[in-house]
Amino acid sequence: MAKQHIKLTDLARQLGLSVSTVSKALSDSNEISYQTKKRVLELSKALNYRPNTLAKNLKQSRTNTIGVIIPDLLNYYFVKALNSIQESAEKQGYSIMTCITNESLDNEVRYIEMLTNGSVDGLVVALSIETQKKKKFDHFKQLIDNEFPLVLFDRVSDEINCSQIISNDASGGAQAAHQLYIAECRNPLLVVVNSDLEVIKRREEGFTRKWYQLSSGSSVIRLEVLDLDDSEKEISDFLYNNNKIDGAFAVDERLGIKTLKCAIDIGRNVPENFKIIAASNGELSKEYAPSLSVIDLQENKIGSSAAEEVVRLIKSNVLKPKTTIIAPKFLLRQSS
Amino acid sequence: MAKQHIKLTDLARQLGLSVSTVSKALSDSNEISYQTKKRVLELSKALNYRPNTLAKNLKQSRTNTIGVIIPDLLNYYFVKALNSIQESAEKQGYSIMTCITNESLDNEVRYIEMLTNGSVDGLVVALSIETQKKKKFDHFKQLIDNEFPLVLFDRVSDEINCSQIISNDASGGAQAAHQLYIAECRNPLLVVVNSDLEVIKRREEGFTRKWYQLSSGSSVIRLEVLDLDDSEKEISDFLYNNNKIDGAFAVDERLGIKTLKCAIDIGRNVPENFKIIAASNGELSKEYAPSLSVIDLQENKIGSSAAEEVVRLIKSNVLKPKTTIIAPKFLLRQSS
DNA sequence: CTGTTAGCGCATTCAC
DNA sequence: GTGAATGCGCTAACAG
Repeated sequence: MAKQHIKLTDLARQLGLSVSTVSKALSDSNEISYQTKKRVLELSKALNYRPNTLAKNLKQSRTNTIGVIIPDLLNYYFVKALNSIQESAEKQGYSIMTCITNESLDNEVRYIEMLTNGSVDGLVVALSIETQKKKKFDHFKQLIDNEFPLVLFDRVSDEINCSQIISNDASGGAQAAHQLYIAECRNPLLVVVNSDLEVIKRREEGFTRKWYQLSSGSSVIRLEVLDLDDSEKEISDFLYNNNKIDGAFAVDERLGIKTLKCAIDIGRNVPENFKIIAASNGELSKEYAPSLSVIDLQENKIGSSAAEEVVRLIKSNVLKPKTTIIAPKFLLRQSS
Repeated sequence: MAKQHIKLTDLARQLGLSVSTVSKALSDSNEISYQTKKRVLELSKALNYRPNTLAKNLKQSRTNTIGVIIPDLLNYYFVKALNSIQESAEKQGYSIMTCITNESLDNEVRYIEMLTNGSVDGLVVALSIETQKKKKFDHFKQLIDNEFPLVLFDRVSDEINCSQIISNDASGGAQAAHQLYIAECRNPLLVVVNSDLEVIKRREEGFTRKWYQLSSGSSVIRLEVLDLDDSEKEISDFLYNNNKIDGAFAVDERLGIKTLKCAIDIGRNVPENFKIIAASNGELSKEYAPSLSVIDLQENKIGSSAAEEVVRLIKSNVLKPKTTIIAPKFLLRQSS
């Protein structure tokens, strides 16, 4: 149990001043004489006075805190985004309060209720898988009705009318197709996981469409994996049985690593006769040998844009939603 | 700018009751008749009343929030710990507020000031590198003087008299030595980075001491790397020039991966004639080919213990510090 | 330049 | 069973 803090009353009493004078002196108001300011400041330092944030926030009805709701902390993508949200928020004078939904809709609803009861000034959210699957967005619509500053990033939905930060996943897919093509891959495999997610759909679509263009109408072989952790046998078998496949685009980094590993396992030479590219850039693809070429989704930019946008909304009177699209960048490494 | 929320006054007015009656009804006080309780509950649901957390907290002088201060979000170790802190906190009815120091003492001081001004009921902290280097702990000592609930984990210090959660790093190092030895490694290399950190020192010491025992007095070759990102050439050269080295213990996961990569690069056969083990278990070591044997530090347990301990402190009147030691576990993979 | 007063939204003690 | 009054710690409008 924490001891009592020094409060304004204490300072006031000891100085023989009123609370409001002390308050003004501490906020360097020009109503107060230099002399008393000095006295107040000295005592407050001596006693290590620190204003109670709760009371201040209640009074000013703002918290200088941004709520961040993300689906999964063990996903490097979200961690990178969270990191830059926190960095950018801090630069703008805001703290963050983080909740993890573990991909559950119920948690998402609960956290949003919790955070929007005065705890935060605005919200940055990436939807859970369950939310995207079930398309239940009432908890967000209510926020919008209340004009609560809300920014979605990455896992977004058209049905929610708010500011959104997304990466141009279709372009990412297209870049992958292009890069495989110019590396002289001719029969690529599209490896997919979590196809419920909008981002995944867009990557697939971008890849498939671009490939169709490049290869004058030939379509793409597709392999969907249900359980990423348990996918290696499936991928190996598939590659083994489809000898003409000479490359792959994986819609997710870990899936890319799995595919790379499997290709090498069954004797393909990477990158000589098998090229591979994955979406999303993390430690794994960088450190792996051979290192994995990726579509870098620029999580840093996504995170900082989200934080900037939510602050913009907080500070503006009319919520004018704005969609920001971040261009992904191809990163050539050894696997392609 | 958010619209006004419904508050107790609004309910009271619409029901023709007093604020206090409504308040009591909502908290299901037995002073209130069933009838009015029912009326109050119905209207509050209809209007979607939700109590203002700030006001509630100010009144009750507690927040049900735990502050978490960690040095680096891009470090998988801390992310895993943070994840389980959040999980365990939630189970106990607490939210978390997260700040990242980026290994800077100044940030650490600043965040601690910020969070302890009424924003959180207790604090879970892992010290920054700079703090451990400079041994500046005044900001913590002050907390302790004020009897503020404080738990340190992983990056701790004896000089701070508070509850601590640490892993038995010496034992981790010793286990690594033991495992290398029984895998018939006889001339291991100890690869080190960030030797300023207490955890690293303890791992080193445990390894060296155990090896001395096992190998009847022969000592260990040590290589310290200054910049992890730029260490591959250094490690490769060293291994190349020291042909009798037939294994390695790396005090950090990424360093372990680098060492593994380098060993393979210069033609060692892993694990046939070169065994390698690293401290700390993450995605990298699991997915790498060959996968890397590690000392799993049980970040989950560390995180949940930290959260449980801080809640214990918050709820108890006398702060009786308690040190919890988590035993690391060796995880056999392909590299040893 | 300083002090008095009111109120942020809520919980709680004490009358009635 | 219900309500009036008080205060959590702070800021700000208004007096003086």
